[in-house]
Amino acid sequence: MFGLVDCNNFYASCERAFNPSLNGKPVVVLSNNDGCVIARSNEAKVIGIKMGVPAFHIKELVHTHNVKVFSSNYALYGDMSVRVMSILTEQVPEIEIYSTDEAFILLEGIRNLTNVGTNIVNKVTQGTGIPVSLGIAPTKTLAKIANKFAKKYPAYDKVCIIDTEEKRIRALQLTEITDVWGIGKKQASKLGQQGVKTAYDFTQISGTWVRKNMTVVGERTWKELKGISCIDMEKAPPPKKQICTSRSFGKMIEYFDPMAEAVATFASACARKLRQQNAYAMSLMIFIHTNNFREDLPQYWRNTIVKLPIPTADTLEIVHYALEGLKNIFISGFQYKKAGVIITEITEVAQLGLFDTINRAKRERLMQAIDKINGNYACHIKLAIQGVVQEWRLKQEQLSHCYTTDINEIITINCK
DNA sequence: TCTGGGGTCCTAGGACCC
DNA sequence: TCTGGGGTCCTAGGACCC
Repeated sequence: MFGLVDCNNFYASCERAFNPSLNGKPVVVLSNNDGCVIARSNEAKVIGIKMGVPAFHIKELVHTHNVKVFSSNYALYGDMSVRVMSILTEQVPEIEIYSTDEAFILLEGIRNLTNVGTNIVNKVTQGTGIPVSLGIAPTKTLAKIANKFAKKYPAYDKVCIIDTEEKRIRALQLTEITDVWGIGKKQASKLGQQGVKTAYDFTQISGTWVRKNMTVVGERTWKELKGISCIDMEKAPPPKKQICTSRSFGKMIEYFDPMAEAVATFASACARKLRQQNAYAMSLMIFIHTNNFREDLPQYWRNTIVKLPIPTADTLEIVHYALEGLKNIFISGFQYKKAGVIITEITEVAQLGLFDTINRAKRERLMQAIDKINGNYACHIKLAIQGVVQEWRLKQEQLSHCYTTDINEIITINCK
């Protein structure tokens, strides 16, 4: 059996874990640049704040209901995620970390699934302060559905198990097709034309139709819903095939210098991510564009690919080539809103060059030292070109403390 | 005034090869 | 009048996920 552990309202719960005065109050977390809503506590859902709405649309709701609003604090959420996952790892023989706030677990040969499941859920909440729900079923797709039931209905007490045909069919009948893992907007509307409204309806249409109209991907979902497991556990996360760092700016950029700061910063972040998976970049893509929401302003979209002579994970080199690329596409006279760097070709082996002039052993030691000082999130050490003021930086007006990753921001307790 | 970011997988179609 | 067939590789774009 597969289990799916999902943290409830993860980002909002992280904010609460270190700030209990938020309990019982509506809490929302905003995307980068305080743009739109990406997490909501149950109280915030009840008063009608929808996922993904721009922050400025909910101003009134925030005011009338005294909603607590936070900028996203990825250092905090990332670290809390590590804590949740490490507790899970201790509990089960096999775990697949599916996203920051979700993990599949393997539950084989267990007699009392309810007890074991409840125990897992309680351990995580006790150890981290994050409430979680667990869905258990014979396939991953069904486990996802079971998890939704565990969340939605308090009677399940955080653990829902689909272990009989009756329960499977009942669950599918109560699940709208749009709520099925793997069925997005497009497929849902295609299925709607076939009269499919629920997950159960979907399992009743012919396999050949599904294969023909929804490719192997749709067919896999169709089988999984029927109880035939097609998606296995992935023990180790496969190495990334692409690494990307991009941001919208807090303030539009007009000139080359601040754009160079931003691109250097993104390239440097990519290099750090590369080294974390012991890989090397073979080529980079650099892109810049204006704000496409501003129809009143002239628009410009451009990207360029730079091939690297020798595969590298060296920040200095990657930044150098990223800036070369930027020079090729940057034109003044536009208000730029966003830029990014994508490592498009990644290799695990560094093929050295015959005419290489860089002392790579030395540079590797330098990178190791920088990574050690900076850790996973901080930027204590950076290149001068990344800038000091960084006026293009994210807007983060409601940022909470990095309670778990910054010694200056740990929680303090007054004992009077 | 203000609309996120980082990924994966699959398919179709073109280029190219013998 | 007559104009092959089979294969691989790459890329762009679509769809999906959290």
